[in-house]
Parts: sequence; structure tokens; C-alpha cells
Amino acid sequence: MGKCLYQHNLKALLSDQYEDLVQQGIRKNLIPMDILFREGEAAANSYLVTKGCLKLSKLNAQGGEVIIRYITPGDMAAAPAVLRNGDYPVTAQALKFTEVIVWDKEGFIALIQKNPKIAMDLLMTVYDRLEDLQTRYLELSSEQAEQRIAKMMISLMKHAGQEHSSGVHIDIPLSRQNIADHIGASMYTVSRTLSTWEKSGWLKSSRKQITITNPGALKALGKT
Amino acid sequence: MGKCLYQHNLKALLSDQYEDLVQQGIRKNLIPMDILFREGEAAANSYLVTKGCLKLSKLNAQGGEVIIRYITPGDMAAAPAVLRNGDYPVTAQALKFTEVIVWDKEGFIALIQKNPKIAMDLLMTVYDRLEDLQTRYLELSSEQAEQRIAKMMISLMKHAGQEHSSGVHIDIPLSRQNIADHIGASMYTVSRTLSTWEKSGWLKSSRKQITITNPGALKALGKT
DNA sequence: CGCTCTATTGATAAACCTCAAATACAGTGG
DNA sequence: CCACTGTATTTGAGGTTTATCAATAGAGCG
Repeated sequence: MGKCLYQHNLKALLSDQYEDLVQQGIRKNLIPMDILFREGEAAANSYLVTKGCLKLSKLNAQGGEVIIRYITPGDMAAAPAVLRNGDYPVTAQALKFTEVIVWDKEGFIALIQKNPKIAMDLLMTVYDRLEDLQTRYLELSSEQAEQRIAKMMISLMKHAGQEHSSGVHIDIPLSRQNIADHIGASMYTVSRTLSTWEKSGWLKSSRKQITITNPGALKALGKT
Repeated sequence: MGKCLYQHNLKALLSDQYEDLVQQGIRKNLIPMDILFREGEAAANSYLVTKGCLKLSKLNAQGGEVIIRYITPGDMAAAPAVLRNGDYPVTAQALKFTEVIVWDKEGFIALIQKNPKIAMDLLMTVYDRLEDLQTRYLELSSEQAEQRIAKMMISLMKHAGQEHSSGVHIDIPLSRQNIADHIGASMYTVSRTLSTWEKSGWLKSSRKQITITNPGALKALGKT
């Protein structure tokens, strides 16, 4: 499918030249809850996540968090903001032990000049995110909370799912509040929904842990 | 402000080389309601709007329209989808008499190879849209309908406002349904809200026509 | 074991959608 | 110029989803 062509190229490129990149960039380790950069700060560095998970979020006028995206290994963060000399539009926080590669502005521009193809790959990565967000905007405006939660679970299975004999475990520590903040619902609605699903035997969950035992049921819900 | 640097460059570039571009691309005129391309079709052409207005929308599962964005003169449509060899992610429809410049895939790639800077400018344009949509996603998930309508009106004033002695006229023929589909509300809620504002003397509206007479009041509402 | 953070669950309220019906308006053809 | 027709808008009534509030229970940690 053409859809993932360029994104995969970007990931492959970054992966092939891993040694080079590490020499040009700097490895950095984060512990859970560490904040990598904050919304509104001048964008100084570009990041590539190699292990763990980042949460990209904005604050609304009431001080509540809205989670724009979760960043898993192979994804970049902040690159276009750096290229444009702008501010970070979101806050990036580690949800678990996370490793990133850091380039400062000069290093990242040098990297692109050395590999001009990266500019096009980056364009396609940003475009992927735009398309994804367009779809989620549609869902937020026309589907109800249960469907949006189901779709989020399915997406998480793809990006952070670990096959297990008991089901697919979501390898990101997500609270009910984290889920709510991502799909535009309240923590209470999320809690009630997951409780119902658990009673139906579709998933198992404990504090910040989710294992999906009946993916088909959730996919069917998402298509409703 | 750094924020608009690249977008403006793209517009300027396209404008400076207008004659060149017209020779490479083809001028095309649309009448109101004409559909330029449809969601799901293979992306064949890139467009630059030079006059009029396009509505970019997706269909939800119930067949309802969700309007992702309005495209006004100087903005592009479909470029990244063409570069990636993908499908159009949205449907583009003219809301008034509209002129676009068309490049087929080969022509557009040739254009970029002749002016490599365009790739970076395009990246920044796509990034602008991503940031805009991130902000609207936040608003949709945490603000109520009245505030979202107010913010849409303010945004329209900037992009399609015509100063007039009686106020700022929105130079796009928007139905209540069009407004509702953009901000994720029902036509009825939009109608009630505009009626209230009209009674307060903040705007005047007739069928598909809006003139804002008290921008300050709407801006204050948006900041609530 | 107590402290803190997270999750659950019930009761209530608010925002908003849906449905229905009336009204206003633009364009058309006689 | 006017009636006619189809579309757009308005407004009320009622229902639904979901947020909010409050109270409780549970999990992890020192």
C-alpha cells in the first residue's frame, strides 16, 4: 500500500544509518514522567524515539490535558518545529523508561543536507500525522465515546501490542485519564466503558495495564 | 513571527513565478458546487487555489459530512497525496466561482525538482495544517459549541473577511450546516447561537451570508 | 499500616442532538 | 409581477449522551 511508503522509508533510513546517527546525535534516557520538552518553549532539538513511549499533549483553557498523540519507537518528535524556528506546539512526556536520540538544530539541518531525501520523508511523516488527525477529528465530531475508545484500543494494539497467550497486551502504562484525554471524554466514561467490556470478557485491565482478549469484538464496535 | 515564515515563502514563491507556473500547470475554473476531487480516488493532480474557495470534507460512517478545512486563495490542495502516490483523503468542492491551477503528477514533481526549496515550503505548509488541526482537536474535545463557533468566525474573518462600513463580511457562502459540519455540532445549535448573537447585535446574517459587526465580542467569547 | 494515587459506581445535571413544524427566502416560469 | 417550488433557517419540545459531583474501594509504596 502506497500509504506507508515514505514513513517506512524514513524509519528504514534512520535505522540503517543508526551508527552514523548516534554519532551525530546524542542518546538520552528518560524515566517515567520525565518531560522532554514543553509546549510554548522555543524548539531547540529534534528527537527520534528508539525505546519506550512519549505522550504529546496540549493544555486547554481550563488547564486540562488533551493528548494529541503517543509516540512509539521509530517515530520522531519536534522535527518540523525545529526546522521552522518555532515553538514546540505540544509537551512531550515519557510514560515509561524511554530512549531518544537528540539532534540540536544545527546537527539536524546538517543531517538533512547530507541526506536530502530525509526532507521528503519528513514531509510524508508529517502528512501521515495530519491524515490520522483528520480521521480522529471526524471520529470525535461524529462518533460516541464507546466507539472512540474501541478505535483507540485497536490503534494501540497495532503500535504497542504484545502478543501473549492471554491476549494482546498494550505495552504502555495508560491511566483511565490518559485514555480520556486522548479521545475527548471524561475519565468516568472511560472507566464505565472498560468495566462493561471487562464484564463481557473482551479485555482485562488493572491499574494502567490493559490486555485485550477479544480484538474482534472491539473492531466490530469500532465499525458500528 | 517565525510561525508563518515558510508558509508565506511558499505563497510568495508561487506568486513570484506565477507566469512560469501557469505555463507548467493549467488554469481551471469551477462553478459553485463543482467537485474537484473525491475522497478515496487515486490522487492524480495537485492544485493551487487562486480565486474563490474550496471546502475539504470527509464522510462519516452515517453519511454525514465533516468539513476539515476551507481553502482560500494562495492555499494548495492535494499536493502531498500526489507525491505519495496515495488517494485523496478528502473531497474538494467549490463553494463559489473558483479558479485553481492544476499540475499533474509529473508536472508537479518536475516543478519541485526545478525548485527544491518547494519541498521544504510544502513541509511547512503541511505542518501548519497539522498544528491548526491539533488546536481544533483540542477545542472540539474541551470547549463548547458556542466558543467553537466564535473561533470559527474569527478565523474566517482573517482568511475571508472583507472590511465593510457595516462590519466584516465573510466572503464565503456558508450555510448553517456548513458551519456545523466544520466545528462538530448540529445545524440547530449553530442556528440558535447565531440567532442569539444577532439579537445581541454582534453580527447580521441572511441565507449563507454573514457580516460580523462586533468582532471584539466574539473574540472575548472565544477566550472564555 | 497508613498515605497517595487510581479506579469504580451511583446520582444528578448540563449540553446538545433529534424530531417536528413553521417560516423565510431565492430562483423559476408563467 | 406573482405564484410556485425547493432549499435554508428558525424555534419549541423532548430525549440521550456524557460530564460532573460525591463517595468508596483498591493498588502500590515507603
